[in-house]
Amino acid sequence: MRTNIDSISKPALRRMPHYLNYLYEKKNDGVTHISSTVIAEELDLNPVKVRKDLARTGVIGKPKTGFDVDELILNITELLGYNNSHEAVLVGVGQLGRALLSYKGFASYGLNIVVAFDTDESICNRKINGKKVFHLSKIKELVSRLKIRIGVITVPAKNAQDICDLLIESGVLAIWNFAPVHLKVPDNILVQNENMAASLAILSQHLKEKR
Amino acid sequence: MRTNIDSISKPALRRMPHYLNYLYEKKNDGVTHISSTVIAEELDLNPVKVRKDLARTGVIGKPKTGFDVDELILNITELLGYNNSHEAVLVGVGQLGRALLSYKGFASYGLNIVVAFDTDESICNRKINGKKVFHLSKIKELVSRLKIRIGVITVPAKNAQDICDLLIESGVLAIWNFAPVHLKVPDNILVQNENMAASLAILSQHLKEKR
DNA sequence: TAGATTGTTAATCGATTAACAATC
DNA sequence: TAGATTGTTAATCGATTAACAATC
Repeated sequence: MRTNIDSISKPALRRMPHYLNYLYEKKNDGVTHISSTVIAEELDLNPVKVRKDLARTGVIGKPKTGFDVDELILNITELLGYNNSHEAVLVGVGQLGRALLSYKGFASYGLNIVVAFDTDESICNRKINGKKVFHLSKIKELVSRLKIRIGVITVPAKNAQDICDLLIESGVLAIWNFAPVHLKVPDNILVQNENMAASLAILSQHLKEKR
Repeated sequence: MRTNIDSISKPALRRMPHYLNYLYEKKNDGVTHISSTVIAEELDLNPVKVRKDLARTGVIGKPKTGFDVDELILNITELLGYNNSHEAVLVGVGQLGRALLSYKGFASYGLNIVVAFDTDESICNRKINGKKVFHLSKIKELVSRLKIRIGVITVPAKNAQDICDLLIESGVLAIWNFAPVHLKVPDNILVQNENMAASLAILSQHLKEKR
């Protein structure tokens, strides 16, 4: 693997979508230029942090003027890969799986779930939000033929590792995992855990500190 | 507010649910004692980190033996507040809102969404997973009467700040925000953002580094 | 010009990891 | 006992923030 010397830090990367949302809002209001100071204030961030993040997008700010909004939008969109859409498959068409399949918003994040899989025959061969649900037995064939690189796991915890293995075997390189289990994967595969329990832990802790 | 000198760190707190899942698995396999070394290995963590985290639960390990599984489960459950369930309201009964309302798993995380709100009359006064949907105009009355402290926001981005203000006005102390906007709140209110776009950014970056 | 704002270097902070003595 | 494992202190690391010169 390439060492990627100036790879962007994970926290910085996670902030990028926030900047993008904010910049779209501003653009909508007719704003053409904006300073890191203002962005920092409105998003509750440190201004130096914002400047360093924006530097990572390649946009150069002008003293007194700030940054060109359109340029920032363009470069962050590029940085986040929202242009070249990624196709993905989803496994596990339960409540959550259905919700994700139906969600229209992913398109603007460069994610396109093209097909889904489940073992429940009664769901198979139906369409949800225009996306066909196949029987799990078809997964290897379809994923490799369509050259899919992202797998979304929305199966129960106990099945998640098996599905994960299956996805990797089929050629998937990145996994978005909604099951509350730690998945074992080879070094070159990325697992991004969507961690509702962790979020709730923080909420709960906050309330505990209240009284 | 109390200064809370030995408040647990956020990263450590986020790891707790992972330990808990893992420990339940082990308990299920009949394991009664487990070492930090083994946990670390299986969850891809540093063993010292695990020991420090476990120390925070108050459980004392025994050299050569490790930690008592049941004791850990008990203390982490307590630490995460999974016992004393928190009641919550949800605002915005769209696809995502419905999925969250229908999800049975939150109960075991100590979260109990008791009612939902929407402005769409055609959804109001119906029930989803046994939870009644009320018109938004009822929110203040209900939240304060039921003494709800958590609000879940699943409305479109453009309405999120208004809903947030409304929730806080009604007495909510913590907000779980699924809308892709930065919410402005007073210091004493916690916002926990559930940040799908950020997760996707990391996935996308990984794939970009691939080729 | 004066002053706001940028971009960069240095200091700080918090979390992780390494080293190691204590203990069962 | 010997050796695995704990718990703690010290070193490292990465990210954030402070300080400040450069610039429009």
